[in-house]
Amino acid sequence: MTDMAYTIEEQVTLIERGTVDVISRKELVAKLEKSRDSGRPLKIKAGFDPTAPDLHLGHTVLIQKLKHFQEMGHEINFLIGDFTGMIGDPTGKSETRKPLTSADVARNAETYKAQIFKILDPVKTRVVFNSTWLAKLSSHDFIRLASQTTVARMLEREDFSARFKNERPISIHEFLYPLIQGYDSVALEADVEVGGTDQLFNLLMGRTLQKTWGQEPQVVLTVPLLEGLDGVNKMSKSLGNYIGINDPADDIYGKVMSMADTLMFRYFDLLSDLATEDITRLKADLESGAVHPKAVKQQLARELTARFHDAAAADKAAANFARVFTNHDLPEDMPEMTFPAGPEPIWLPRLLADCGLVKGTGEARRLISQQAVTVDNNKVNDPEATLPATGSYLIKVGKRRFCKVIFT
RNA sequence: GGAGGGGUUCCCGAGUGGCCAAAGGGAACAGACUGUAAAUCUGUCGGCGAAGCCUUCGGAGGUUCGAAUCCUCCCCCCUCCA
Repeated sequence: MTDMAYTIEEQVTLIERGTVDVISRKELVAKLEKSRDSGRPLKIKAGFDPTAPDLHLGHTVLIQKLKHFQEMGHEINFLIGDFTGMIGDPTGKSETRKPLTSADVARNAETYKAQIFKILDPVKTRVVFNSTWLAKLSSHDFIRLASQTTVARMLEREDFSARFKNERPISIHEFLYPLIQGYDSVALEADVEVGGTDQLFNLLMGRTLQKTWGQEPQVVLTVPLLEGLDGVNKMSKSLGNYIGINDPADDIYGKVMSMADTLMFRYFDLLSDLATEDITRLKADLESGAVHPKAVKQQLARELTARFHDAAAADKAAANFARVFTNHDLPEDMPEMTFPAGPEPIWLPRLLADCGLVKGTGEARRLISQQAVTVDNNKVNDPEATLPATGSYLIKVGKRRFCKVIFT
C-alpha cells in the first residue's frame, strides 16, 4: 500500500538518491503511478549471496535503498541465492566453493535476518530463496532459458569481455548466472530490482527475460560499490577493509574515525540519513574551514554507530574514543586476566603472550624495544624486564591493546 | 591427445648449488609528528628467554659436505594446438 505521505515526485527523488543507473525513470514513474492507483505495492527485488552472511557497510548501501522503498510502502523481496550458491562461484574468481547444504543455507539465512532487520522492518520484508523455483526447473527448462541469449550478448558484459580479450578462462556455467538471476525476476514478477553497479548486466538480463515471459520488464536501479577503509578497493571482508554491521560500537566508531578524510563524504553520500542539503552544507563548512574535519567525521561515526546499536551506545563509544585516543587514558573497562600469584617474578614478554596481547615472546620483545609497552602507565624499555607475580597491573601494548592482569 | 609456461615467506614478486630466513614493493605492526586523517621519517615484519639453534620456497623421494636452486615421480594452475 503506497503511503499517502509520499507523492510520486517525492518517491522518485528519494529512490534516485545515490543511484548510478535508473533504467528507466519513465518506467519507474509509470509503475509508481500504477501502484498508487491500484493500491498494490511494487515488488522490489534484491539478491544476496548465501555464503557471506557477515554483512558490512558496503551491503548497507543497497539495504538503505530497500529501506527507502519500504518506507514508501512497497514490498521488499530479500532474495537469498541459495540455488546459485549450491552450484558454485559466479564471479570469475574461480575459487572452487564448497556446496552449501540446506542446513548451511538455513543457518546463513537466519544470520542474514538478524543483520538486515537492524535496518529493514521484519514485518514488511519477504525473505525468499531462489531454490524454491529453480530446483523445479527441468534440464529442458534450462536449455530453453539458455536459448534466450547469445554468446555475443554475453560477451558484452564487461567482466566477460575483459577476460575474453585477455585470454582468461570463462566457464560455461558462468554464462548461466545472469540467466538464472534474470529468471528469478520472472519467478518473482519483480517490478524493480536493485543491485550494485557490477550487477548491471545481470539486472538487465532480468528485463530481457521478463519480456520473453510476457511480463512488464522490471525497473533496474544500481547503487555504487562502497570503497573500503583503504579508500581504494571495494569494501570486502576478505580485504579486511570493512566495517561490519555486527561490529561492537567501539569498533564501528573507531574504524570510521580512522578512515581518510577524503573518504568521509563518500560515506556521507552513500550511507547517511542526513538530507542532501545538510550534507552539502557540511562540505561547504569543511572547505571554508568553519568546521574541523575531525568534527565532521565524529558526526558520521556517531550516526553509523547509532544505526547498528543505539544513540546511547554511540555516545559511549564517542566517550571511550576520546578517553583512549585523544587523552591517551586507559579504557574504562578492559579485559582482565587472572594468574596464580607466586614468589617467582614473571618475565614480561611471557606475561604479554599469556594474556594474548602478542603472538609470542618474540613479538613482545620487539614491541618492548620499540617503546610500545607500558605497565601501569610506565614505559618499559628492557625486553628482559620481569614483574613480581603479585598484585595487579594495567598493561598497554601499542595504542589499542589493553589488559588488566591480576595475580591471586 | 600434443606443445609450452608456472606453483617462493599475508599478497605481488626476485632468486638457477654455499654469502638465503630468502632482494624489492605492498599490506600489517610499532615509534615520531597528529585529529587512532593524509603525507612524511624511523624501526620491525617464520619460531624460540635471542647465544645460536629449529622449521620454511606445491608434495614425496634422491644427488651433494651443502638444495628454493640439480635429478626422479606425483599433485595443482594457466596458455596454445587438436
